[in-house]
This record gives sequence, C-alpha cells and structure tokens, in this order.
Amino acid sequence: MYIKVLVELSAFNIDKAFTYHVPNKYVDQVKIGIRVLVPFNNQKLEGFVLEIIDNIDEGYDIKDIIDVIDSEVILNNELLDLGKWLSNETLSTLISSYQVMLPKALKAKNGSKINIKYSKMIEIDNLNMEFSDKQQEIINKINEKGRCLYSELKKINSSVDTLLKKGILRKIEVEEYRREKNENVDYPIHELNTDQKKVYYEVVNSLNKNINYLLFGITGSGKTEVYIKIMEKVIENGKKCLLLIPEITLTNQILKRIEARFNKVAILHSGLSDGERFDEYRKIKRGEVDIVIGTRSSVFAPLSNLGIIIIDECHSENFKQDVMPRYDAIEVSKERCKYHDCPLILGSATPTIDMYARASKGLYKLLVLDKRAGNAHLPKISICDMTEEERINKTLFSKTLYTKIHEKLNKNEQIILLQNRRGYSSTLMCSNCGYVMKCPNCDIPLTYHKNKDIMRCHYCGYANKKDLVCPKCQENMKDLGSGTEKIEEEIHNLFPKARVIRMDLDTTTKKGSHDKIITAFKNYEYDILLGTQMISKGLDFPNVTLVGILNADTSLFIPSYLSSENTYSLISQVAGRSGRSEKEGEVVIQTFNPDHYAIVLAKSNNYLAFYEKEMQERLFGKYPPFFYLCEVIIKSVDYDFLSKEVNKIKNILENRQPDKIIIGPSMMYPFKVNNVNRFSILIKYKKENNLKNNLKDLIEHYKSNNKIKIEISFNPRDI
DNA sequence: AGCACGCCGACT
DNA sequence: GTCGGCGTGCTC
Repeated sequence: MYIKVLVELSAFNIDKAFTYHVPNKYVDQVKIGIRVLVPFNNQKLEGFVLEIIDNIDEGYDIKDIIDVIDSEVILNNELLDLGKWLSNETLSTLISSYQVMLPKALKAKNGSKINIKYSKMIEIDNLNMEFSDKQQEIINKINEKGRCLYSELKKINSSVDTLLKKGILRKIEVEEYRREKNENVDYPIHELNTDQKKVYYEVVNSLNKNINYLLFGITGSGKTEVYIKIMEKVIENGKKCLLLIPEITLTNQILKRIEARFNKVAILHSGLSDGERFDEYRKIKRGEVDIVIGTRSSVFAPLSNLGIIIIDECHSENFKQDVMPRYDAIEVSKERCKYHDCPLILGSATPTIDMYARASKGLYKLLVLDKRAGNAHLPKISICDMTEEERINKTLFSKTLYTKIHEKLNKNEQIILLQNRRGYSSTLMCSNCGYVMKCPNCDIPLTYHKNKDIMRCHYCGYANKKDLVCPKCQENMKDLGSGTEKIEEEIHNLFPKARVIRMDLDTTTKKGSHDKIITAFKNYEYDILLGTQMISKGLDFPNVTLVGILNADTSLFIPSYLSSENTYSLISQVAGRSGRSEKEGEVVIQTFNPDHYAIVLAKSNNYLAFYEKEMQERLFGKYPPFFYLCEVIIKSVDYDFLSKEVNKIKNILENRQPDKIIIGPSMMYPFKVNNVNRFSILIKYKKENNLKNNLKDLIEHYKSNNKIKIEISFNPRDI
C-alpha cells in the first residue's frame, strides 16, 4: 500500500503530495484524511493522507511512513474539497488551507501535543459484602448519579480507596470538556414585530434553498432575535447552524444570550486555550451541538448537516484574513452553503457599499429592518465643529460634550466614549528636532505605554525603555498624540467623581478581560466606558444614553478608498450603542470636518444617500464595486534585490495584462515588519481575463527562489 | 520551511 | 589546522 502525503511545511515549491509506502502493520489504520508521521529530508514531519494507491511507477526511492497519528479522520470529504477550492481561490499553498481549518491540536505539526482531558470517575463494580456506615455513604452517593468524580468522593471520606482496593468500586477515565459553561442568564424572549416576522418567514420558507440574503437592519432593530427564531426552525428541521461574528469582544455577550435559549452550543475563537478549542471542535465533529458561534476561522467548523450560516456584522473587515491563506469567510460561507444547499444571511446595520450594490443587482436578496424594536428610538445625533468650539482646558473635550457628560452623570446614566486611535498611536517625539523612536525590526514608531513605562512595537512586540532625551539633540522627549490612556487621565481631571473603565488592546490581553469589562459596565460599576473600535459593535447597554466620538476624523484621513465607508460605519455603529431602551439616547460627534458627507449622512442616518454619493466616488476612482482589486505582495529581507525584482514583476504583469490598471510597486505600510521589506502592486480590473493563471505563473517562477516571497490578496479590505 | 553540503574567513 | 558563516539545492 502506498499513500500520497501532504507534509506540514508551507512553501510553494513543496506544496504537493509526496508518495510513501505503508508497512503492513499500519495498513489497517491508514485512511484518507488522517495524519501520519513521515521521514522528509532528514526530518520527521507530520502530513495529511490525501490519496491511497496500490502500486506506483515513479522512479523514486520511496520511504516508509514512521507512524499513524489519528484513528479518526481529521479532514472529511467536504473539508478536503473545500481546502482545494480555497487554495485555488486565494492562490495559497494547499497545506496552509488545510491548517487554517483546524484547531491547533489537529493541525499537522510535529511536536505539538494538545491532549484530551480525562477525569477520574468511580463506578460500582461488584456489591458482594456488608458495608460500614462510611462505606455505605459512598455507595449511596454513587448510586444517586451512576458515577461520581473521584476527587469529590475522596472529600466525603477516604473509604473510597478501601472499596477500590477490594474491587467493590472501579475507576474509569471519562473524557472531559474544558470550557466551563456560563451560568445561565435569563434573557427575555421577544415576540417578533411585523417587520421581523416578514424577514423570518421569508427565510424560513426557503430553508432548503441556497439563497444569499443581505439583512440590512439598523442598530437596535432586533436582528439577533430574528437569528434566534430562524435557528430554532433550522434545528427543528434536524439541521445545524453556524453563526459568525467579527471579534471576540462579542462572543461572550452573544454566547450567553444564545445559551439561554439553546442547550447545545459550541464556541470557537482565539480567546480560548488550545485545549478548550480542541474540546469545542470535538463536540462539533461528534454532532453534539446544534449551533456553532465563532469568529472568522469557524467558517470551517466540521458540521456535517449544515442548515444555515449567519454572518453578523458582515461589514467587518475581520472576516478577511490578512495572512496566507488570505481568504474571506463570506466567500467561504457561500461555497459551504452551496455544498449544503442552504441559505446564507449576511446581517449588518451598515453593509459595505460592495454588498449593497450586489443586493441592488439581485445577487443578494435584500431583507430590511428599518425601525428599532420595542419602544426604543434612534438617538439624536449632533455634530460638534472642533474648528469653532471652545475646548475645556486644552483637552480633547469640547464644551458641548463636556456639558452633556456632566448632565448624564447627574442623572445616573451611562456614557460611552470612542477614541478612534487608528493611525494615531501615541508615541514620544523630540520637542526640538522631531525625532521619534522607531522599532529596529519594523519601521514604525514605537507606541508609548504609560502603565509599564515602556515603548512597544504594535507589529512585532519589541519593547524597550523610553528615551528620556533625544539622542540627536539632547532635548526632552514629549508625549505626542492621544492614546486612550491619556484621555483616561483627562477624564479623571475633568470629571473627578466619574468612574471610568478603559477598553483597548492593552486592557484586554488577559483571557476573559473583555467580558469582565463589559459585565462590570453593564452592572453599572462604572459611569464611563472609554474604548477603541472594539466597543463600537453589537454591545447592548440599556442605561447608556450618551455616546461621544472624540475624534471622528482619524478614520477619514487614512489613505484608503474605504475611509469614508469605514467612517460612516464606525459612527453609525457606535451611535447605535446609545438609547437602546426607553430612555432617549444622544450622540455627539467631534470633528474638524463637519461638512464631510460621511459624517453628515451618518448623523442623519441616511444610508441610501451615503450609498449613492459613495458609488459616484467609487466610479470616479475606479474602485469596487465597479472594479475588482487584487493586491500582489512581494517580500524579501534583501532590500536591493527586492526593489529590482518588484519593477520586473510590474513589467511582466503589464505586458501580460494590458487590459488592467496596474498601480505601484509601492512600499507597504509599515514597510518593514520583522526585518522583512514589503512592496505591493495593486491590480484593478473589470474582467478576470486569465489574471489568476498569470499570477500562478508568477508564483511558479519565484517558488524556487527563497529570497523572495509572493502573496496574493484578492479583494483586499485593508488598502 | 529547514536541513545537508560546500566553500571561504578568523580563531583555539 | 578547525569552527562556523550563509549561499544553494533538495525533499517521496
């Protein structure tokens, strides 16, 4: 018996199945889709069995496999095919496509061991004697439940050991799932209103059809309740549901709500430990859950009879992965729904222009919820012109916002403040010559972290002590910019009695810290929640009546064709956190560009007008949805060699694709990450016209050159 | 990717 | 003389 094995290394020049011989003692255990250990170029590597063949005609010196790793199939037929589709679709290595679908415990990676956790349980083996009172107590306890944890019995009294020795009891090992279940919280079940019912019936009446829906529902319109009712119906039909959300901030919130309604739920996100994720994955694979909730990569969850995929906050750029394989979970979902012949729902209060355009063309079926559910109303939004407004003590707070915050604090209502830090990190700069401290590995300024008093690189994690004086001119280094930490300080000064909690990258690194912050704020242990982007989506705090956007312009000035879309979306989303119950909500937007259409139209909540205006801009700038984009990323440690090659590559592409607009090569930002220099070439096109084949040729050409790496990103969401 | 082989400089 | 720097080639 011979097998074709795809080994764990991800490089284009070895991204193919190698042939191995299976010794007789392993023949019964080898199946397609399991992992085996093989010798490979003086190494021991793990790999996936892709094919079984009886005889071979190659002239290689074929080696024996060393070991069989799995007894159960890791990659079933759907996943095997999906991986092939994915690597072809994203021009990634096949092995990277398989690896991304699996939890760490099941990836092909020699030497990584993540085990199943067992607990020691005690059962009754043979009752053949008289017992003392103490012994009887143990026996009764076990009889109650059938089996008991050894550690618990031991706590009652130690006669459990005697009974074990005598063969009255026996010890068995039982698989345990590590994630502790949330204590059940009661969530009110809402009756669907007329609009919600319309959406519900539309979907439920075609559950066995492969339709892609775009659910355009304003913030607070009750999308989640509609999802829940639809999922109930899917489960009633004996099928499983997959619910994707953009980031882990939201997982616990939505998990609690879903677990209050359904028993069998699994969750997958990066905040879980490797062991926990392994356990959740096994539950899913064994068919023990009806619903999987998770972030991007859970789109590959091994549900065998999928009945629906719902992608909440589908406008989020988090659904696109920005390392190889550069896939879009929305496109993968479409593929999986096609396979399972079931619907896909893309839900958002602010669909991307691209999505809405598809809906207008009939590629997505549009569903609309344009009123807030219950007695809630949309908040009153006011724009605060920072070029005119008086500021309090030279802080970032305008008089308007300052006054409103005081008002709300006095009424015991809560406040959310958004510090949109993107592209605006706080660093130290020389007050004389403008010198800033940069990362030695990546060419970006280091960010100053006041709580630890260090400078840190947000890309590679490099950290160093801060320079007290400028190394060039010996002047003092000054704190520049306004990270959340600095604003927190300002709030303390301006509102000394207010209880403030901060939520950003720094305060949420620890496991479970997201949830702690959100829960504490929800329980009114704090008056003000200060945070970055991560507080903008999905959170539901009934007592919040004021949202302040401290600087709405930062996202507007990012040099990206998506900057208006992202600004509109961010403002609408964060504004949507205000006034979610009976109390009237307010929003204050501080901006230096009070006339910009993204801000003006976000204020009036006029998505359609924004869509029309933005479509004109996109047409003018030759951007999606009028043109497709493809980014060719070229990396090398060797700068001189790289800069020569990127120009060659541009010329090759221009010669082969005269029908396309080719921009660049340009230096990526940041240019250097971990000492690797990066250029990109942007391709704009209307028709594919052999583009993929030409890019494949390019990869083929450079695959044996290990000085240069090429990666392709179709429909990039970060340029 | 990562290991061996091979060819050149500077050290016990 | 040898240790070790990294350029090149190859992996069933």
